[in-house]
Amino acid sequence: MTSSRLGGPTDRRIVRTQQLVRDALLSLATEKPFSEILVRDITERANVNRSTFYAHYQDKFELMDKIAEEKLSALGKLASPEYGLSAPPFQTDFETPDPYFLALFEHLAENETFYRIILTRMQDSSLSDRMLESIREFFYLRITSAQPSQKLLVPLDILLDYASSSAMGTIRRWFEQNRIYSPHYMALQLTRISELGFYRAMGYEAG
Amino acid sequence: MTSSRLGGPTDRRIVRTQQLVRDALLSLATEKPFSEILVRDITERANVNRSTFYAHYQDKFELMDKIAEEKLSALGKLASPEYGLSAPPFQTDFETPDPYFLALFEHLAENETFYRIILTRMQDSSLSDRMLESIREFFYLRITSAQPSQKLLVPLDILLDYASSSAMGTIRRWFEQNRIYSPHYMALQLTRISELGFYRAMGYEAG
DNA sequence: ATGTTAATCAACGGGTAGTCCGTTTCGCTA
DNA sequence: TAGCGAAACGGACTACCCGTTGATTAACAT
Repeated sequence: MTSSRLGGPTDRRIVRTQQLVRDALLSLATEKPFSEILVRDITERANVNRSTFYAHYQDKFELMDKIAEEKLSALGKLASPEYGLSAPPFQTDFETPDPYFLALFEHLAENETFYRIILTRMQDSSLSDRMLESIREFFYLRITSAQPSQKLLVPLDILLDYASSSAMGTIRRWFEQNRIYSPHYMALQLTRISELGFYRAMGYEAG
Repeated sequence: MTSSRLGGPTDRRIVRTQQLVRDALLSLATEKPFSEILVRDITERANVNRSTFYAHYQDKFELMDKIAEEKLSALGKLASPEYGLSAPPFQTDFETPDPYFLALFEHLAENETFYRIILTRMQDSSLSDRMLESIREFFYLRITSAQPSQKLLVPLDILLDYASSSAMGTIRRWFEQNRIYSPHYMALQLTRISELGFYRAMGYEAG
């Protein structure tokens, strides 16, 4: 028996190797683009033999996938009903952020290293696509769980693409600019634009 | 003398080779991800010797860059003053698309092959980043050329990130879904969300 | 203590990227 | 149209990285 009943390996050598390799990849990915990282680099930094790496993972992509699972599943949980984030706030004081945006940015800040890597270091978009899909899924749940009387003024798919990609884009920039704004501030700004619309937010008065 | 005064090569062999190689890359890129395309593939499809390729381009990335220059420069010109696209429409009938959005989607439709490649086939994001930057630049010009009385209700950088990334995201999806909507329709929907804000567009009445 | 399994070490084949150079073909121009 | 120069060809070569294998050593679990 080399693994406990709940999935995780129990042999200390395995735990040690996987941890070393994971840390090595994250460490390297903060220094240079993911595409330039060689399996050789990973194993050298981890002080692990290259063939040992291949005994655990097919390639660096599978390794990154494994690392990502944990984080992205936590991200998906932000959309769960028990979080009570389903409805936007609509406070007229313009100082109360949408609770989902707030929870989202706080989660991102708490896992900055990981998200910075997948958003700014990986040219392969599969992981950021999963992140986008998770955010899109949240808005889908919010819309479909709203009162049926509410009528969409724009097709659902376009609305979801718009909401999820605007969030992703501002998030990516937020990391690229080294998070000069706090999670609360970012959530508030996204809330304001969502309430006002882009034109009004930029100062135009709608006719 | 191997090139005319205005940059373009004049020797028919050069013109022929570059055209063959460009066409081959675009053709291959519609069939499989850019990362899987080998220089060997390109030269074989172009019926050109591999060493000839290296006489013209450093690698497939430089070749793609050269192809992109022409298209992306046309995209950037949509933001030029002479287009008169600077102000959003604000028709209350909700049937008049923002002229920039309309010009944008029409340009994309006219160059579908190219944009489909850089948005859905290339994992390297450098070209889509340039596209994003071009759209972002337009909104920057629109905002800064507006009346100074107009006061931003959200920081400029966040506003620009929001506007440009929401446009990019919906565009990418538009291609992924094989353009089931017309350019005019897409432009109109983006205009509506920009006027109403995301919350109202999804049916909520702002408090 | 012992059997089992992981990790190590060294080496190999396969494939692609670039480069190089001698030869051939082609196009411009006089 | 003849000939010069540039471009394209063909083939080979190095370098690098990948993924795998087999024999050996070390560490773990019981």
